[in-house]
Amino acid sequence: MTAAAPHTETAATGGRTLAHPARTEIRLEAVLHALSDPMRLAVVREMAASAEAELSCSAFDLPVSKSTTTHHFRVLREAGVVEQVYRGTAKLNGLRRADLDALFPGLLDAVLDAAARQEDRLGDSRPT
Amino acid sequence: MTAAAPHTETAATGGRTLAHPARTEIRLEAVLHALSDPMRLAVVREMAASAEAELSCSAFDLPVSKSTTTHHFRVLREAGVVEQVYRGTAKLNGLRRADLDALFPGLLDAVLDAAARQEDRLGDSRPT
DNA sequence: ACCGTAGTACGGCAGATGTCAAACTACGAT
DNA sequence: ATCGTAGTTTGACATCTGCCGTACTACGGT
Repeated sequence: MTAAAPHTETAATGGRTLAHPARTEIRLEAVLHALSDPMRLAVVREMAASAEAELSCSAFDLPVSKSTTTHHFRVLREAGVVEQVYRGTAKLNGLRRADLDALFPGLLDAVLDAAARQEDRLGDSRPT
Repeated sequence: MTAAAPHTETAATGGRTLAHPARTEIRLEAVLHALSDPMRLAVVREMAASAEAELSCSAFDLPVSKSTTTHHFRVLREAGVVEQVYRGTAKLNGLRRADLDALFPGLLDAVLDAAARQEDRLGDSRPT
């Protein structure tokens, strides 16, 4: 092959493809660790609450720089919590609910519920 | 009083007393973080599985030094996951089930169940 | 009084983590 | 072809984390 093209992907969904752990490779400790960061937990909660199946990274307005955002999304992806696909110039993020529920039934819901209760309890609700 | 005695505690249960977060001070992120370490998760699982309400630190034979063990138990205590009381020369550890269940219903059980499933799935069972 | 056992505190070390800014790549639109 | 938007990469930095060994304290038993 003469200088392989830089984007020989399926291109159906977009262009580049990201590496994700297979369902069987998802580790509980990694998931818990991924969810133990306030920023990432907030992201996951927002994804779970959203009607959309997939949200672009920029749909969340996190109080950190772009590079930090990239970093957090990678942690979530590598832990197997979210799935990411490129779609044009954006990168869409989706919760891997099916995989998580299959591996750890009730865990994600328990965490989401716990987060909601805590926010409620602490009056964490930020204005507007 | 001339030179306050070094052990003016209740002494009913033992002597010294440890600082624990009150139920309302327990933070979900801290709990998840505490549980995201394999060593600590194992400890919590063992406590949950045990018939005893409280186990001494030395009841667990962790593959790490004493200081590291102390460190892990402190993380668990400060996160509000375990309760520790001195009893003579030993320090007894108990899961704060009631507090955790009240704050985050189903969370602890979901994590314990997830851990059991993962162990099962990966054949993590160490011999003897 | 003395010793042994259980655990703590201190200091150190290597590696992970959260954060940023700046430079870069990929894609869509003009 | 050019530009802007979205996200990545790199390198840096401070902090945290897990780990250790050694020295220390607290308690119970002899």
